[in-house]
Amino acid sequence: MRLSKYFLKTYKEAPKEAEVVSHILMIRAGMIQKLAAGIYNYLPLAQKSIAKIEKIIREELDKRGCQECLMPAVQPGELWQESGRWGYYGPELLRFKDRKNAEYCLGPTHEEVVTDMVRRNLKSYRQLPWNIYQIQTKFRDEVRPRFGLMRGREFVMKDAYSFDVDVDSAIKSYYLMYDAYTAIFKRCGLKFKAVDASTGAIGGELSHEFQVLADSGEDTILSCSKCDYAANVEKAVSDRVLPAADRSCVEEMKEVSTPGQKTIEEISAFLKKPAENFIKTLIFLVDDQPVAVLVPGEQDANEAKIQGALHANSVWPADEETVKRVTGAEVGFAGPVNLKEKIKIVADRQIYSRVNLVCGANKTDCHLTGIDPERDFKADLIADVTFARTGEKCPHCDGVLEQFKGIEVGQVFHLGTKYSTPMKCNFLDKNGKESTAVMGCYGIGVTRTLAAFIEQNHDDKGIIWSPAVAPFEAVVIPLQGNNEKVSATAEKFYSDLREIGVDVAIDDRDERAGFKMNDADLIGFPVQIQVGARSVENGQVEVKVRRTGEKVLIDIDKTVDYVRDLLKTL
RNA sequence: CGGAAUGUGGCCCAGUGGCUAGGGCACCUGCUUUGGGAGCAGGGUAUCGUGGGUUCGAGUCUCACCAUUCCGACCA
Repeated sequence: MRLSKYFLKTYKEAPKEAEVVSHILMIRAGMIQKLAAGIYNYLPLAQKSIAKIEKIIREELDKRGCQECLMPAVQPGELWQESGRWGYYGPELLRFKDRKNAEYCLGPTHEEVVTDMVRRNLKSYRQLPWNIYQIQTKFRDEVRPRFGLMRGREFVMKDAYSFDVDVDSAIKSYYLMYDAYTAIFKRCGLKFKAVDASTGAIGGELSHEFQVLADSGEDTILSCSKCDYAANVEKAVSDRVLPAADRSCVEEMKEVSTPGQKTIEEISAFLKKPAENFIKTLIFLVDDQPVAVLVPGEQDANEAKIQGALHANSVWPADEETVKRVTGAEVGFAGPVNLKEKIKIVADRQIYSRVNLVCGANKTDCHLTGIDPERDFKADLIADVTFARTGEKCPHCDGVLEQFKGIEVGQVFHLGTKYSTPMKCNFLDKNGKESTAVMGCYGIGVTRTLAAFIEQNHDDKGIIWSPAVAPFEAVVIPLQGNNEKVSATAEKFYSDLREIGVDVAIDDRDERAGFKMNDADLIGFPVQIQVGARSVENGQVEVKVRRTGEKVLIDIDKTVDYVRDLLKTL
């Protein structure tokens, strides 16, 4: 490609709204332009990179027997009603009506559509397993789009769905995809970790996230210092030693007046007891039913674990009205004893290692002291519903947990029959009996992967692409455009390199040398062939490696071979 | 959804209630230049976010709305 005719404009300054480095550099390098909040034009330079990532994805998936299709972005609401998600997916699902007043949505994901598509074609166990995928634009009306392509509302996603005859076979499909993802991100040149994850709104039982390690990441990962255990902080468990409570001096339960003391901090200061002596009682709406969750005063409730422990679809903090209704008191005085309404109580197991605790009395301005969790109330469920913390012991070995920030670029889920049961995605098994398909679903944020790559590969001059995902593998830069020998040499490289299949650009713009070199570094061409008057006189040109900044003088007649071999090593 | 800030050529920013709204970058023309974002000369480019209000007069004060961004809450 000739840069003089390319749809490209670079900038010295980025708009002030751009905060993270991938966003700033993609705008400065002329890769993206914002059209609306969280919605971007992908300019030719970005689209070239996206196409390369997609090609890697297609190769690795096709190799493993996955089949590409393309489903509509506009989906009928009735499919979502059938799966049950129309009701609780929330405002992130962009809904609208057509001219006949029928309900539709823009697909944020395609479980409903693919399950419907498969059930129309699936008859016999002999047809399975199937793995269907597509690469397509998704829309999620995010509350707060930010960071450019990292959290857009419209984005490109590869989503795949597996259908198997039973759980064993589905787990095999799951790990096949896990391997595919590992291969894909490795080929893209990313430093990443596969971590245990919770399943969230997609639902299901077994899940891993593929996290690109970067300080700007929005996710927190805990991983073992010794073994390969790694998990999203929502999911991570630690091997906590839970000693039996010291019952040598058990107090009586007593009501104390605590006017206006609502938060653990306030009451802790007021009663002069550390936060560890408190039971934090939080009211959640779990599938719209109020549930009291008890955690140690110094820790936070983990909504993902609550969702898992109760096999729930949704977990939300309860609104003030609900809290007042079920506790009979102002917010801040909830406790497990004498709840006004009989609701389910979920207790974190750590509180059973403690006695003489303090909790709300379900009476405004009153708390109870001397609480013995075994004596004074009965929990409906005892579970791990808090967060594992840095420094705690790994659940698999004697290492300790360390914390990292990550960007989630992919996730794999084992779904079971969460969608196939309500949507009746059935087939006849080998005994002629009707059986339900066991599903998995697998996503890769393609545009986010691009942003994540830049987060991980840049310096103060610009982007540092690897050839595998670079818009162009190399650029030829005639340093003096008005020098005939220089431009003739540059043009020869340009055509010779294309001849042997190198994806190369030539910067034939009427610009000064410094301008072109700065642009080359900003855009991040992995290999830059600088053709200058001085070296050409000596029968040589300079070949620069973007990542190292290293420049080597090469004889003109050896340059094409040198570049071809060099690209293989980058 | 709560808190805060910002909206002035394509981008970054000036602009005291008062004349024809400025500068830098970018863009166009010409000359000169050409090894790390050149110089000179000339030129084009703004419903000052939108709508009301105050005023003899509003980019500037005021109200509402819209948009964007940040922090929080939330979220594959």
